[in-house]
Amino acid sequence: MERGAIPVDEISGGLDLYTTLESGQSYLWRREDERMYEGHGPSSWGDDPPWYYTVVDGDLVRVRQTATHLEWSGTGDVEPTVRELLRLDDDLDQIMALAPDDPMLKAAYEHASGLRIIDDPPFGSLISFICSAQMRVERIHTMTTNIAAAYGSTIDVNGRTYTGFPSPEALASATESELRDLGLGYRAPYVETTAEMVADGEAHPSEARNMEYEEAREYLTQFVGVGEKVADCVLLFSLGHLEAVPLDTWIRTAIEEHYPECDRGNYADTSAAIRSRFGVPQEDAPDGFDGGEYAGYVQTYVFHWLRTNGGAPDTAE
DNA sequence: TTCCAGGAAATGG
DNA sequence: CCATTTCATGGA
Repeated sequence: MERGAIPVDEISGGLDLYTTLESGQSYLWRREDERMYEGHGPSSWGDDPPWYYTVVDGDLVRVRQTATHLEWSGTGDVEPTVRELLRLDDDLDQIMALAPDDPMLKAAYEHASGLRIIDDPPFGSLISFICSAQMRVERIHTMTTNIAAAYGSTIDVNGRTYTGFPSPEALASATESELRDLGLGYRAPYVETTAEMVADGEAHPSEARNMEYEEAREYLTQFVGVGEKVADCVLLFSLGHLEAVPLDTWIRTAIEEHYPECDRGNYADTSAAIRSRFGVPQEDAPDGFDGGEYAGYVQTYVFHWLRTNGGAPDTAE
């Protein structure tokens, strides 16, 4: 098993691995102490933080964050994979410095410094967010864990067994009844049909990576159980479309309270308005930045701030 | 008990 | 085209 470490101070904008992996954007990583989403964060870890792992293309990828380093280990070409999955090349400070000057956005960013958008494998991300409909993040993680346990493939490394998210073919073998038994509820037939669509080669979410944003969102909605919101989540957290701003219940509340002028009555127009509101102002964009390009990053900080601190008094307002 | 959660599909106008 | 209803499920 390869291993190594990246100094956190060499990562532009820093890293908060715990928040990045336990803020409800990825459901494909697991914590080896099995205490994910139980609220046991870095403050209780001392000098022995838990490892997180995921399986990508049959290779094991493990990471954990100490006081000074991002430690990694696994099989295959691990370090480049870690850099891609955790988007370590995103310059968080530059992205947020270019975001609109807004007290809530500033508070949201400072509340979760080092939170990075994830770059998950497309199929697992697609199924995860189909499961996410009307579910709390803790339960979405339970659902994807159940799916992996029932249909995923395992690999053994150094005497330990690791379970990966199933391939489209493996998941397509599941029946609706079996998926309901995993706690998917009415999402079971959505997952069943979408897995079959991908397994049969009818379409694949990765096709949307290199499409223009609006076309990519439309492409993803052909999958059963995927509307505009779920499509935006997959685009943002898996396909590199950092301009996507998923409109969930939390963000809709924020729009209602802070940006009522962005509520245009329907998803597409409201999404475009808040994307423009959260994005880099066109006239201020230096080379490499293009308008709303990073609006999804701003959205992710706001989502996390509202979900974890929204009820508590804060310096923003 | 009632309400709610990173909504989507089916139905009705 | 837009508005309403239905769909599971566990936790607060």
